[in-house]
Amino acid sequence: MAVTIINVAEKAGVSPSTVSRVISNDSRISQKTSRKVRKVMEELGYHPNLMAKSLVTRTTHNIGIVLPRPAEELFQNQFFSEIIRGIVTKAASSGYDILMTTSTNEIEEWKAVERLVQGRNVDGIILLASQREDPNISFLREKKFPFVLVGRSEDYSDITSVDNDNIAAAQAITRHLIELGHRRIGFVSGPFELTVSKDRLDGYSKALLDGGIPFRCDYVFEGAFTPDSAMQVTEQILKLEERPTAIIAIDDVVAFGIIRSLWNNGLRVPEDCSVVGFNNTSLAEMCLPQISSVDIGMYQMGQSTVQALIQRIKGDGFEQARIIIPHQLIWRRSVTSPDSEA
Amino acid sequence: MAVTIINVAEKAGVSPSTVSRVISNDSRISQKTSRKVRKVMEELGYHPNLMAKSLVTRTTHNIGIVLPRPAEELFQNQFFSEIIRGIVTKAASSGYDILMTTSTNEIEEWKAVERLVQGRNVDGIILLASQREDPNISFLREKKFPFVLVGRSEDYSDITSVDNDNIAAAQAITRHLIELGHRRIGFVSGPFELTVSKDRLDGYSKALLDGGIPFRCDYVFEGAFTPDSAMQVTEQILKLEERPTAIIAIDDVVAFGIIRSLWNNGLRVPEDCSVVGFNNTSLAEMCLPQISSVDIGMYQMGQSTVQALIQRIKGDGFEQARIIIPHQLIWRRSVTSPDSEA
DNA sequence: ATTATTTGTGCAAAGGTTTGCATAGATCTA
DNA sequence: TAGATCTATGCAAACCTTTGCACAAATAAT
Repeated sequence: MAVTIINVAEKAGVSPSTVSRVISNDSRISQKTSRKVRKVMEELGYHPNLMAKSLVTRTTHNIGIVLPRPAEELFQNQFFSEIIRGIVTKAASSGYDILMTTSTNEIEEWKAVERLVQGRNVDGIILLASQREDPNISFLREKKFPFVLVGRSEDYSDITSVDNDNIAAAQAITRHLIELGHRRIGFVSGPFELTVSKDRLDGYSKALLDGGIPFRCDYVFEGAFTPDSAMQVTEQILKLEERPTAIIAIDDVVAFGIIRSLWNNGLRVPEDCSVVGFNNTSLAEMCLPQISSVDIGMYQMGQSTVQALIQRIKGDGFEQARIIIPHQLIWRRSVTSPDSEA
Repeated sequence: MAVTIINVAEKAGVSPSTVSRVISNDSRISQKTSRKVRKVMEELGYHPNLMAKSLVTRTTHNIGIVLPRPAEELFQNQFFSEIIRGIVTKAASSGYDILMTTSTNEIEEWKAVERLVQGRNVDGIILLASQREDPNISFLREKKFPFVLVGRSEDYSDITSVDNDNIAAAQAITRHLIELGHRRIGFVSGPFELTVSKDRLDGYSKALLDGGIPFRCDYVFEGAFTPDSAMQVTEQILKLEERPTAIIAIDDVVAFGIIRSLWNNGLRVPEDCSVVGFNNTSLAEMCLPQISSVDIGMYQMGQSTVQALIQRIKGDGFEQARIIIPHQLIWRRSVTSPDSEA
């Protein structure tokens, strides 16, 4: 059988409560007793039973995270890897573990969260981006259970969410292109219903406005997050009477598809058309030409998410509603000033 | 306060044990009682406290997984995403959650495992690939604690490990190239000390042997898993008097770097040199030309790992020592028969 | 020397389940 | 009809900690 706090107590000639207090560094325990108990703990190879501890303290030091079911876009682009890495690392250094689950059956998707919460298996929950209305949000909210949204922002001031500022990033990119002299700037979006599409499109049009450039509907395209889709869209772009001199893509993968298609049609990048991506994945660095992109700090998003969640859990009143991870523009070969205007 | 089994028992007019038995579908409970209790559970919104349950059953339905610290190669190539996706999905459908942690401080790397195990926080452990001698292995072994190795095979028959058959895959690739008519086949490896390098190199040389082609040391190169490294290596290859007509890369990323460098030097792929990668990442599909590669079934590796671990946990005696996930060769544009020989 | 304060420990309850054993009532056997 | 067998349920111990409260001993204050 496993060695318990009682075994330690007996061997050390003290009561279990004393041992418990030694473990938690209770200031009331004398140096002498503490040393004695610690020695016995060492000898016996004692390790506290976390379940028993959790049961009485009503605290698990676990953070729950439920993977959305299809989660296709989530898992590509290193998005997931990086964010999880940030989450796990920060959690570990803060004394928390990550409890990851997913739902087996579509209908009961939100049951997973309920089980974790009601089963008292986690102290808080991280909800990864999901496009649909998420029943988990209202559930957690009503339960007043600590949780943080990541990669998606909600407008409720009582909910903490962590996100990068897609609007500002797109705006900065567009502004820079304008400064380079571009006047005809295209935008290849992902599905319009996604917040990420909306926001980046938003920043794009804001920058146009600031730069005194009229927004042209025929310069905005909807596509999927695949090279194929991007190539199809590019074919459409090439049919335009006035071709853009620069294209902003929702994504590095899309940027990649655009570049490929431009090449296929005999256009050089960036000489004939500049292209910018998003997310700064390894693809952006490996592509030829290397793609200018935006590093949205995914690792840091993970870290900040955990930090914010722990604050919620501890309830020290410092809860921010909306945490924005700063982005960083990475300019590479795929962008230059427009030839035609030069 | 949360509603407990006792509240349910009282309201239903039965004892807590009966409620417990209803929950676990004990056959001895009568239909009538069962229905009555379930109704009350519903009304009260009862959810079992998993901690209390774990405490008494000594079982958590959690599977632990410790992320290696630096884990650079692990996190790229979608390797991690895919394998985790497989793990979490399979675990969830088998009634397990994944408890993920990492060590904060290098020295205490293995303490993380010890904590999970000794703290009775998990029923089993998955150890992800790590190159060094892992103290966790001997610890878990000695403790007779259920665990499974993934992405790395050990030669102990009492340890279950899940891996793809790198030897067979490399062998199959090489054989195919030989069948296409290639006689001068290069191999760009990762660091030689990694098992994955050794195994793939092994398969390569076996196939050469089978094909009656002498193994040439000057056709084997050591590099890192980056495009830059691959490009440097390629420069060396191009200095060879007799250039290979085909090159096998340890990795899609490396294959990508090789292709890039060949292009820079005015060589066409595959006409002047065929190139094959490994892992079948999205890069292989997106690269120009698309890279032939090996799908090593990472998602399935995750699934099989969990399955094997659960068998170990349940101890139903079906433990296999070594589980091999079948690979699949994906032939794409980057390979053709050698021009020079044709 | 007596009382008040501080310091260090122990007692026992609580946290929510599961489960071996006992038992009451129902059904069957002869 | 008495005993045997079965069925459905309850009792109480066990799982391992934490923690409020009480208390004894040591120290300080008067």
